[in-house]
Amino acid sequence: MTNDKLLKLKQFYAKFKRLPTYTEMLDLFGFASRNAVYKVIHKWMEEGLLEKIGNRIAPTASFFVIPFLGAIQAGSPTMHESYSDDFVSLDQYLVPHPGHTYLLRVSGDSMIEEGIRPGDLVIVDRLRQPKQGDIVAAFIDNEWTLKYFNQTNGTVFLTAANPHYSPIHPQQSLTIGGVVIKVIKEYY
Amino acid sequence: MTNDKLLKLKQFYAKFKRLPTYTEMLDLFGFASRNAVYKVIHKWMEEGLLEKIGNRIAPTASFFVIPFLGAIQAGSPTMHESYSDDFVSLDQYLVPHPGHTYLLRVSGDSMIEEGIRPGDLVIVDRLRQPKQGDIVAAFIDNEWTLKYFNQTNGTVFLTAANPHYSPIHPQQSLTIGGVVIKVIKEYY
DNA sequence: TTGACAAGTGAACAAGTGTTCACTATACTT
DNA sequence: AAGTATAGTGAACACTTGTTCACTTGTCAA
Repeated sequence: MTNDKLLKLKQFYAKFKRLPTYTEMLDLFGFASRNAVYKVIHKWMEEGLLEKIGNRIAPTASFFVIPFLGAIQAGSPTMHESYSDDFVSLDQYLVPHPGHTYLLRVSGDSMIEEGIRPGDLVIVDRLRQPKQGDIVAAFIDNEWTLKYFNQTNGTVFLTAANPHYSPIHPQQSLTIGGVVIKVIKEYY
Repeated sequence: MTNDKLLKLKQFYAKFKRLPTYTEMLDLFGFASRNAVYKVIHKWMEEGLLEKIGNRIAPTASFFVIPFLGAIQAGSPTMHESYSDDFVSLDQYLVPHPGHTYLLRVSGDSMIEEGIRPGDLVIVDRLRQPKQGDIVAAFIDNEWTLKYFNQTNGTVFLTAANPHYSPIHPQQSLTIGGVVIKVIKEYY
């Protein structure tokens, strides 16, 4: 099965963080001739899973795509790989503005009422203009913290979801890193 | 500066999804001799950023370490420096077992006590063996739902975080799609 | 039974691989 | 001023790389 080989290729990449050489694929796929590998690879290149950059093979975005199961209602999730639109690249999905998006590990409990706990990972978009009610990353007291963005009568102030914290009215300058667009909670 | 070269190496990896060859690093680092590259690479291997698997160089876990904005506490937050390091692949970070991982959009409110709300995105690992207390994706009543996995005296049953739902003791067969390893909450 | 076709074999090729060696230039310590 | 690390050069090495070519299977329809 070809999908069998593709799965092994992905597993190899996950383990060694690179594509295997043709010789390594001999063992991986169970071939005896490197030319058999050549043909498989070039078939995948035609399918858009791999591409040639310079004279070297590189995985494309669709190589990293993972299946999106939300739509499936019946049957068990059989993992046969068909590359349809039901596959998502997390990089592309989660980062709308590459180069203007960054990660922040939540340290305080100021947003615990929003379900954002210490240890969670936050994706912040610098390009997004903060609007009333947005969660923003602000640099306060030499630390990055998450607050609600508020704007009344042209005055900007920040509030926490946790009521134990009082609103922050910036004295002179307010450094806002960006708007929180996604929160990633890790269970492992 | 050495960090300059390391940054370029990481940028190369982010772009091409592999480490460059020594010859490519000549241009990348501005060296004239491949031996200069050899020495830099082996210095990084001693520092634990790279490692040798077989007779090939591979990035280690610390190579992929995410530059969090939270790390820069002292000094003024020069945004430029902080996010210029942001070359992390979320695909790699979030998906430990490519080909055995999938996404699921949360529809019910059975896990709202855990902070998992309808509309959230869940990353499910099929390879992970469910343990007591894990959140699993289970196929119940022709639907995928999230429940806590419980195991007492060899008997498996599922519970919801929301106390309005009663525990589910499977009559005959229990289809578990996998263990929830990450939850993505979307604010935009 | 024949012919076509996809899939794999095995040998050969030039070019590129990581590594080693001996050597040079520069900066820094004492 | 002399000595010593540190960083880079450049040529050579054995081996591996991706690719090409001609050839051999097994499968299946007509």
